[in-house]
Amino acid sequence: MNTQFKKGLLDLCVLAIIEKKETYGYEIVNLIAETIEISEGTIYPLLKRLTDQGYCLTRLAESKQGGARKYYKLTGLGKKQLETLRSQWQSLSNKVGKLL
Amino acid sequence: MNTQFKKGLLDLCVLAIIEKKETYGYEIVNLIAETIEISEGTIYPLLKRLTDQGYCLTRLAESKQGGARKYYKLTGLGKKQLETLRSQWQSLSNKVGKLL
DNA sequence: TAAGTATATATTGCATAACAAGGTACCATA
DNA sequence: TATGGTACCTTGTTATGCAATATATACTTA
Repeated sequence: MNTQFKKGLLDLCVLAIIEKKETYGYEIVNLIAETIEISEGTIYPLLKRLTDQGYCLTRLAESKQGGARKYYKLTGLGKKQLETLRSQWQSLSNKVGKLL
Repeated sequence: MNTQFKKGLLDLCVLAIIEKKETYGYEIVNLIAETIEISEGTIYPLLKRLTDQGYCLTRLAESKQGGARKYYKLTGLGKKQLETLRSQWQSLSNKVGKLL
C-alpha cells in the first residue's frame, strides 16, 4: 500500500477514534489495523505528537494482561483540529474525485 | 491546506491529467491549481520523477508566448501505475470514510 | 524604451510523517 | 523455560510538498 497516501490521514483517524471514547495506544493500533495496514512504529510517535500539540491528554492505568496502558482523551483543541482535518479531507477528497 | 494530505495524491492527479491528453508542465500546474492549492516547486520535480520512473515520455515544442514547452505523454507503464494508484486511493478513501 | 506581467522551466534546502527494525517489560501457558 | 500475547517506545531511513530563488522569452503599457 502506498505509504504517501496515508500522510496526515492517520492523524485524522486517530483523533476520530479518540473522540468516540477514551482509548489506549495498543487498542488504537489494532482498531486501525483492522482496515488500514499500519505498524506500531507509526502510531506511537503519532500519539506523542498529538499530545505535544495539545490535542489529547493522557493517563496511565494498569492492565491485567501486559504493561500499563496509556489512555488518550480528546481535548477541546483536539476536537477543533479533528473538525478542521475532517473538513479539509472531505474537501480534498471531493476535488480529487472530480479530477479523476 | 494540510500539506500532508496531498502526499502521493498529486502523482495520481498528474497521471490522470496526462492520460486525458498530452500536456505541458505549466498547463498541468494551472489545471490542478484550479481546484487544489499547489505551487510550481511541487509539480516540476514531480514531473521529473514520473519521467525517471518511466511513467511518461517528454518532447520539447516551441511556444509563441514564452519559453519552450515540455510536453508529457503517458507510457504503458504509466497507465498501469495510474490504475494502481487510482484503485489504492479509492480503497483507502472508502476505508477512512468508514472510520470517520 | 523601460518596466511590469505572463509564460515557461528548473533547483536547493527545509519540514514532516510513515515505517522497518529494534528494544523493554509483564503475564499466561504449554 | 520458551513461546506468544499484551503494552509501550526510539532510531534511522525515505519520500514528498513547498518556499525561495533562478533563468529566459514574449507581450503590454506607461
